[in-house]
Amino acid sequence: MSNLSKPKLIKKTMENELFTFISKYMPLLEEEKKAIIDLDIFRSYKKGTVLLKEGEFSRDGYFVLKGCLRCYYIIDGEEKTTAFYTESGAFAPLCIVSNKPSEHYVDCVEDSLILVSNPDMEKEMFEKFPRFQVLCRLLSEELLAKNLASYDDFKTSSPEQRYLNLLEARPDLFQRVPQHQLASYLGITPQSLSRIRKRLVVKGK
Amino acid sequence: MSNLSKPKLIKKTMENELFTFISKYMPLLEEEKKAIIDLDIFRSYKKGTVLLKEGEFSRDGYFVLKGCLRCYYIIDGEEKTTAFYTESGAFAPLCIVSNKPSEHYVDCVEDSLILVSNPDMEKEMFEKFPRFQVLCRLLSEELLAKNLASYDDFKTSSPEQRYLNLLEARPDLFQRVPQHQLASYLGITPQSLSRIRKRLVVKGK
DNA sequence: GAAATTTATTAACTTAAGTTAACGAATCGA
DNA sequence: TCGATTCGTTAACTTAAGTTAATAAATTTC
Repeated sequence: MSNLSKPKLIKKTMENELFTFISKYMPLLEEEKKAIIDLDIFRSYKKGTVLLKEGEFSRDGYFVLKGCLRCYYIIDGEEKTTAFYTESGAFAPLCIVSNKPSEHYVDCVEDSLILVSNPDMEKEMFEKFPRFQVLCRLLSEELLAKNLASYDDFKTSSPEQRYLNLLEARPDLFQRVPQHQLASYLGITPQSLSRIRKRLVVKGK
Repeated sequence: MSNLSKPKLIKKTMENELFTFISKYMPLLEEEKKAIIDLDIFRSYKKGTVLLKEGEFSRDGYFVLKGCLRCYYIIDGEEKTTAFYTESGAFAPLCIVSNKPSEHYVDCVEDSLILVSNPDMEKEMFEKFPRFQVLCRLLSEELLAKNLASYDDFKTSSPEQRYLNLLEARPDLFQRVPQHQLASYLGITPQSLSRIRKRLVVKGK
């Protein structure tokens, strides 16, 4: 019997995972933990589920507890993957801030357990526990800094270097994600990724 | 007599520019404006001034009131430009969050007027005016969303498309920044940028 | 204001990614 | 389980970016 089919046990495990993550930023009071649990924000999705489509308005923010989410665009009929979010990965689609319909899709690469938040419940939590504002600011600043660094890496690297960087930084993705999605994520075609791998084998890497 | 040499007048103008920017997020009380002014955070730098070097620790955050800042790396002796910040552009180097020495440089592309903040004065402001926490969270969330979108654009575009995108999104940069820095920013060599421009003229664009 | 340096362009050549197509393997769906 | 689709790789060819080098123009420096 898979873990995903034991709802109560899973829920406890996921809650603990979330609290462990948050505790890196600030220790939580029992009262605060309870308030989080009461929000009932854990969602379970099957592999392939599309959480957000181009043209839709969404106010949902995502925090991945287990599994893998993917962001992608469809440009000239082609999927262009721009991000993978795995355990402890957090993100909010641009449309929340811009208040425009989404330009990208979000789907599940694997069966996933996701914390889904929205501005209303954030507001509620900020009012009840002002410390949450601090948590969200720190988290958002950290995500921004990391994203800037990752963008810089991408800009200053060749496709081959980007492949090696990714292998180093997120080796798990190569076990979890189809090659053609990884190729797209690296900004190249699947054929190019095949060639790069071959080239590196010849070079003995 | 240039504006930069009339300190008092400039200071007033810059303060107003800052307050206009902030008012898009929340109206400020006079008391709050005064507290900001009292922090004495406006700095003026000459073109070419290097604000941050590789290997240095910095706790400074920047908000550009006038002028242009550039972030760049030196990789194998080559400058790789990854960002330009112009009027109302804000950023904090990764080293604040990571607590590691900076991997990049920051310099002034033009004579610039910059608001320079640091975590200590932020903390002071957060304590005096808790609303500042909200402002910083909103700002940081917006910057994150914009940066994600910009990263997505870069990943899903060819060098030629990126050039056209930049021409559309930030035409002023082409008047303010040397071509070879723009080329680097676009992830290509100056020679390639020259070729792209030529190609587009032939195509009649 | 002359010399030195930096910048932008062009050209010839090299390298690597994109494109199109083919094919076997793996996966999916009924 | 079988047929259809998707996936990953390879190959041949095209396209465009990188590299090296030369040169003229612009800018900086003294």
